[in-house]
Amino acid sequence: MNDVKLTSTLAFRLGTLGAVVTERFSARLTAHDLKPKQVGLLAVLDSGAAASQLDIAKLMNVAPSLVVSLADRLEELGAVRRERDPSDRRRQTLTLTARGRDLLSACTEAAAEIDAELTEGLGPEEAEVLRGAMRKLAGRHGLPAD
Amino acid sequence: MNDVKLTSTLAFRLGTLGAVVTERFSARLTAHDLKPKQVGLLAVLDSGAAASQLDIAKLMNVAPSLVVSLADRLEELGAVRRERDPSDRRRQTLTLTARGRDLLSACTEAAAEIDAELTEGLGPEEAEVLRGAMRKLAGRHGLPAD
DNA sequence: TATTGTTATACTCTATAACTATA
DNA sequence: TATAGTTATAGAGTATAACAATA
Repeated sequence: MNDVKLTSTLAFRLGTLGAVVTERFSARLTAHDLKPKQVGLLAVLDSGAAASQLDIAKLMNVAPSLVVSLADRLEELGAVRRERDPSDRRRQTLTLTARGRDLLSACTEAAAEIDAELTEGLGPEEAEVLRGAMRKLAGRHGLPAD
Repeated sequence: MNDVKLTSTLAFRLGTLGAVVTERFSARLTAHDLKPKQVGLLAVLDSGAAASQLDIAKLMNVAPSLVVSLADRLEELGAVRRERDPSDRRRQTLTLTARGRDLLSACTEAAAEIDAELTEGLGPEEAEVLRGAMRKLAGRHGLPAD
């Protein structure tokens, strides 16, 4: 017999808790007129890991057409600058503006506040092991590891 | 200065890893013609925590109209039985069938396989602490704790 | 009147495919 | 011809609002 419950698997808990956390993050972002994916794009630019829209799409695992609309919105907000690459005029290079860095910083703070809420009921060592394990899992599954 | 990176917050990692895991779970469910929310409903019924559609909607934090369509589909698959409550004929009572229990069991096994993939790179103690912490977090944020 | 479930409708997010411009 | 980006269109998923049946 299999008396393991679905709801006690790591997979179920990661999926459902991830949705709750994203919803909570999203609620805080409304103050800055931002959506999670837009903030994700800011973080990609900040990391310096990609600059052209196509590279960004690959890194974020989203369709290139989605990057267009994310970048449109971020440009409207003054958070990114879009420039044609002079050496290959098909490429659009996105760069963070000062405003973009400020926004990313505010969003990072919002995430840190959620972290505090999440780890409130955990012991300090337990929280530290959790953070370490999540970092490893991220790295092993194609997400930023630092 | 705030040199904490967004991508290293617990909130970001839970959100993104949760999406990856849900996607992976979803891919395995296609073999049974099921979607994650439908399986979630099976798990609710199995737990005995709710039976009427409205109670289920509240428990799952979804709109009552969504429960209608989830239940329609599960009924088509022969996974649940829908009966009017004789004592209050407005209520529809959902119960798991043997087929529903089999499906839930298969989906639980799929989740357990994902768990194995996830914890592969972790030490046994580390994995155990991770499981314990996730259980606590689930319990504190309105998700099943057992 | 209030409540349960249902149906009709609309909204959000995202992908696919067709298109433009550069190479 | 192939590639980067864009636009047009479509699909999945879910919510809101109007409605029907029952209390």
